[in-house]
Amino acid sequence: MKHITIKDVARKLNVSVSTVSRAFNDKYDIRTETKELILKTAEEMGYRPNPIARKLIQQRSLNIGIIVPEFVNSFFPEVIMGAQEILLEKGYQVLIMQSNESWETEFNNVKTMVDNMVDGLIISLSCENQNIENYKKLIDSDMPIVFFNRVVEDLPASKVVFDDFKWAFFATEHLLVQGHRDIVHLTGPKNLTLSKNRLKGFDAAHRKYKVPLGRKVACSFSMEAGAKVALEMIENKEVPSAIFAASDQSAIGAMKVFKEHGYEIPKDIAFVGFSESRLAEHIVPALTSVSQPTRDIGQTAANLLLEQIETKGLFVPQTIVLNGRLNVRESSMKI
Amino acid sequence: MKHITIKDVARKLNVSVSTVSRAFNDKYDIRTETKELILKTAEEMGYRPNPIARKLIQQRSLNIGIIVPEFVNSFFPEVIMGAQEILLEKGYQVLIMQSNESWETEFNNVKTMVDNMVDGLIISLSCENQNIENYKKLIDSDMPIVFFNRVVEDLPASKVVFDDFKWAFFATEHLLVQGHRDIVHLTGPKNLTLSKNRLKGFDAAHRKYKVPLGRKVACSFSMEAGAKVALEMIENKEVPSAIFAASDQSAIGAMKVFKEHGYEIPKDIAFVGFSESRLAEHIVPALTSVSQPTRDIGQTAANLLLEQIETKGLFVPQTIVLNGRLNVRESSMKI
DNA sequence: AAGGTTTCCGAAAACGTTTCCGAAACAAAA
DNA sequence: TTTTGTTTCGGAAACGTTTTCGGAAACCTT
Repeated sequence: MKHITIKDVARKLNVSVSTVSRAFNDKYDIRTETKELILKTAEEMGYRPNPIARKLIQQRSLNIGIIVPEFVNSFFPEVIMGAQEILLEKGYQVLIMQSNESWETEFNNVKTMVDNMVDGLIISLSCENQNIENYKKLIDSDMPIVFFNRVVEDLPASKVVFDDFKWAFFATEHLLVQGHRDIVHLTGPKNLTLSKNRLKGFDAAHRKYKVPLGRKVACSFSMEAGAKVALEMIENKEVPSAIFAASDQSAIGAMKVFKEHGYEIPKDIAFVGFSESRLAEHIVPALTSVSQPTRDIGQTAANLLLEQIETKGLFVPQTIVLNGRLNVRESSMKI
Repeated sequence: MKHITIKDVARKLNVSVSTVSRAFNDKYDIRTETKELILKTAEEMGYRPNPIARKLIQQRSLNIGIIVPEFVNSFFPEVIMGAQEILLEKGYQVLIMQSNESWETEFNNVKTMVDNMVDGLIISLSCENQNIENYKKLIDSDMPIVFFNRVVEDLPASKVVFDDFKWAFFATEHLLVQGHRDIVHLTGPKNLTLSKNRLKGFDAAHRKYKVPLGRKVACSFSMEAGAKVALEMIENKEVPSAIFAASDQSAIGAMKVFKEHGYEIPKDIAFVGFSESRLAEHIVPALTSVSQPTRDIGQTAANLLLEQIETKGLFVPQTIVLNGRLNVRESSMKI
């Protein structure tokens, strides 16, 4: 079965190709009757303009690409949905790719997107410091990009981020106020800015309350990592009075191990997570966590991108910092 | 900044456009030295073939589209990752879209994908009976498609599904064996085949054990729906001895309400869910659930699709049924 | 009736490739 | 030497659009 092209329509109606094109593009220089006639018979024939050809000549696609490092956790999907909401509204289609936390596939993803001539990109980096040269080139070549969540400072692009410092501060403060003086921080991947900021917030809270800085333990964003760290603590008999984890996943993994070893939460050890996962309010005890405005992140990223696309060129990158909330639950409540 | 085209490369080397093209396409009729020379200087100039133009002429893209109804739950993301694994391997890029459970956006997604000339589609339907005419047309026009998870019978395409009947049967049987005689089934959306099959399995187990068929309550795949149903049961004083839910979400939502009303699980009421969510093993009590081989689903779907693409035309649609597992946990344990 | 505008449309170039066809150039065979 | 074959390459058409340019017709204006 062959595709029906603009030529078929033109031939059928004995008009020129350009006239048909005009009908489909709302050009001013066409009589309304002929336009309607063309539209009608085109519809009947089942003709739809081929966007590939259109892209080739127009150099735009009405497609937006979103690249995320993973999406088995609900965080990124929720962000994507937020972005999609407003992009669909504006007539854009949203293409999603996931990099599996590998900067190499991330790079390939970007290539595919660019090759497909997306009009803009929304990206959350998988790792830092790997692709930034490529991104710099891309930005130089005027590709509209906005980064979110996982960003790197020295990239001249719009960013929408979360105030990790502030909320890590609040989360730690919450534990300090409850009387905890021996808090361990499970950090995130070292190379992520967001990890650094959460760590800084953790320290800052200690300083404010004139408490000696708490210990930090390296730990990635997974339950397994949290569990492993917890086990080590128990074996080394270095169990703190509270744990502030840089992610809900690691917090939950650790909680599980402590529970299995007979520790009572929050009596024996208190927990605070970060970046509210779906699990947080359903596990027992419910996990105190900092929740990020996922949907909002997606929406502002999308709006920023659209703005940039429309003003093309004369656009100065903005960084938008969004606010969160500390959901206090049982896992950190004083008894 | 303008794109570097094949012409630029050709001009620079004083060769023709076709020669450059040949160099990039491993054609036989080109001398190896010139080929290497071209490849080298093209690399230096930063030239990469424009896939849009290539698609236009070749009518293929090396892109595969995957469309899912949602991805805030881990199920679909995991399937996608399975598919992506094997597709990337074969040199395909994977474009993902999500329909938000709306058949209309699903339809638009399909259009976008087709317009972008994907070489094949992997789809999980959002609702049945809405788009099937469109899909029939698409299949007629030789677009390779494989459906998974949410499928509709009378579509002549490959499918990879889960044996919902069998595992609903086992899940119910598990409850019956534990002595429960008053089991309520929270069904999924009525129009989905998988809901129907799970319901049939539920009934079949009853019949095998010569127990009067249990009650069914309509309930969609969300925690809220489960909670609402649970509340009604409590208010109407129609609390059964066990609940078999068609999804973990509804099970968990219901569990929460029952716990809040002082019911002890599994003593007062037992629970079994379906389609193992990440929550299942982390809530308290841990939820017994049927787990699906998500990664495997994605992989077989991808393989089926590739096979279909390669054998083009002379391909007979297959339906592959995958196996699962019943993870028995506290929520359904006899005391 | 002449001139000037406006409205509508067709021809053709362009976007960046691939591919078909044929032509050099050269070697091998007669 | 001529013929045949092989290798390597260039020219040009094609993919399906959009867009520029120009021209014909129709409509006004004096």
